[in-house]
Amino acid sequence: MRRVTIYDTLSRESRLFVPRFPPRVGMFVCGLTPYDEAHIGHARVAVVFDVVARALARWGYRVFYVQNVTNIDDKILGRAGELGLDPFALAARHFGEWREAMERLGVRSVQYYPHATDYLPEILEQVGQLVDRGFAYRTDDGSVYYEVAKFPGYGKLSGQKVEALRPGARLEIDRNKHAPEDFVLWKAATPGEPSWESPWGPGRPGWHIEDTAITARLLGPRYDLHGGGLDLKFPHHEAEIAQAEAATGLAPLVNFWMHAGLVSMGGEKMSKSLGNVYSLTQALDEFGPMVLRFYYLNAHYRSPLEFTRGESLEAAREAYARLSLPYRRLRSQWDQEAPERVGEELPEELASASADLVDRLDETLADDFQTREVIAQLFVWGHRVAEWLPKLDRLSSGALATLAAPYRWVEETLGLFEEVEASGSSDLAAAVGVAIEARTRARTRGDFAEADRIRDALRSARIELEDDTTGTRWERTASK
RNA sequence: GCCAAGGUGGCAGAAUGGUUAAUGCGACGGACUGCAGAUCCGUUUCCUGGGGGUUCGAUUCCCUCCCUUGGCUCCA
Repeated sequence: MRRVTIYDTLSRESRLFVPRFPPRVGMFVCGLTPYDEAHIGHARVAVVFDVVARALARWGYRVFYVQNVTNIDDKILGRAGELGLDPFALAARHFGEWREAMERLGVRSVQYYPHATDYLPEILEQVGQLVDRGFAYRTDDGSVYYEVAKFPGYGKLSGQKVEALRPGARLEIDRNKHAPEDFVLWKAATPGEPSWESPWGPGRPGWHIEDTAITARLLGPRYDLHGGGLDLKFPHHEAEIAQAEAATGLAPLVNFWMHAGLVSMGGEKMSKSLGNVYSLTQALDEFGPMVLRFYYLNAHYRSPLEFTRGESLEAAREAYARLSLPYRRLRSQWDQEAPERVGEELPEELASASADLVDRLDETLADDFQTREVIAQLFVWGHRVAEWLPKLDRLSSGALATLAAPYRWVEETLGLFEEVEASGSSDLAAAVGVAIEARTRARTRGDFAEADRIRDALRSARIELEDDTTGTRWERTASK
């Protein structure tokens, strides 16, 4: 297992990552509340932690990665009410869209998506523990609140002091609560809304409780890694610590807290309530999943990312196209050929440079997941590969593998290049080959009108031609 | 007001107590081309918010101020 350092938001320092029970790693990331379409801010978190999980797995850790789905809460109920839909059907629909988007983006490291409503027994058990241990109280209306004053560590994650919260603008005024900062664990049922039976009366879970009930069940009372968007740090993650540590008496709940930077648009956080959103589906349709993935990983995960319509993803598309080009060429070579191929070998120096680079990529990523730096190093490698591109067809399969090694590393670990497919020897390749020959003959006899007609026809079939000194190549245009 | 994260070239965005402060986008020039595009090569030596301090040396460490963003019980 590789030595990995991770910046922990609780201690505010980078620390050596040591799981409680190596090589196993328990990892939890706050998922979404599927009441509406996801936007590109949500997907950033998903991609970032997908890379974390992929990398840890690559380095020999056995990661159990869980991401919850809040399928019951105020927003879902509110939206379902507006639309006249069943709240669970609404949640299921948007979660289905999310899974589809994740599949397109190559986010496949999440092993389990627990739904809040499947964990009612665990939720009730934890609320009960908190009541029994004196950290929570029932109010007359049948709700149960967490009494923040009873938990001295409250505020340690976000640096907030409880007294400082009191003048806060949005503390809800509720006579039932002992103190304004107390938060709801179990919310008494409202007529006409879904509810579950409990020792305190019918109701539904509060916002924070599902996460700790789920992790207590799946990952144990203490676990290794908890991630989420920066906007969840307070109050949500603070509440998770208070709930779990008070319920079990064991601390710390989590060894490493990771928070991903937010995506902003027009200088403000992208958020549905502000209306400055760019939908995930739209981004995927317009630019393709790999461009979006590249866009996210081209920044450090903790940095804020300012999204500019008409610029950000266009720039990412250009950069990604250039980054992936040498790999596309390499792939087109070895898939057309038999597994082993005799040919020219690379200079010793280049072969060892390839191996060194792969080592360096691991090292770079293991230092708090510096994906941007990994990409920068791959761009530099691309310049070295470039001089070999015109003579790829003369290289041995071993030489090709050497040139491709850093790309394969990035493909496996960052999940880029997934759309890169070999041209292959399919019927399509044969048909395109015939067309290219016809065009070449037309060009040779100076019939450029005919040559351009063929090029345009192929283009409309999403086949792009490129002429260079060695002849004409073709590629399928990225599917949308 | 309190808490947190930031401020680096035209833009995006890294890194580091020490030779020319990555990389990419864009721009410009060149090669290649029937043309276009793509690609390749080169240039874009005058970019680290202001002011103090520590140091032989600060963009990096410390103090302070300014500004931006996020949070202050809906949020990824």
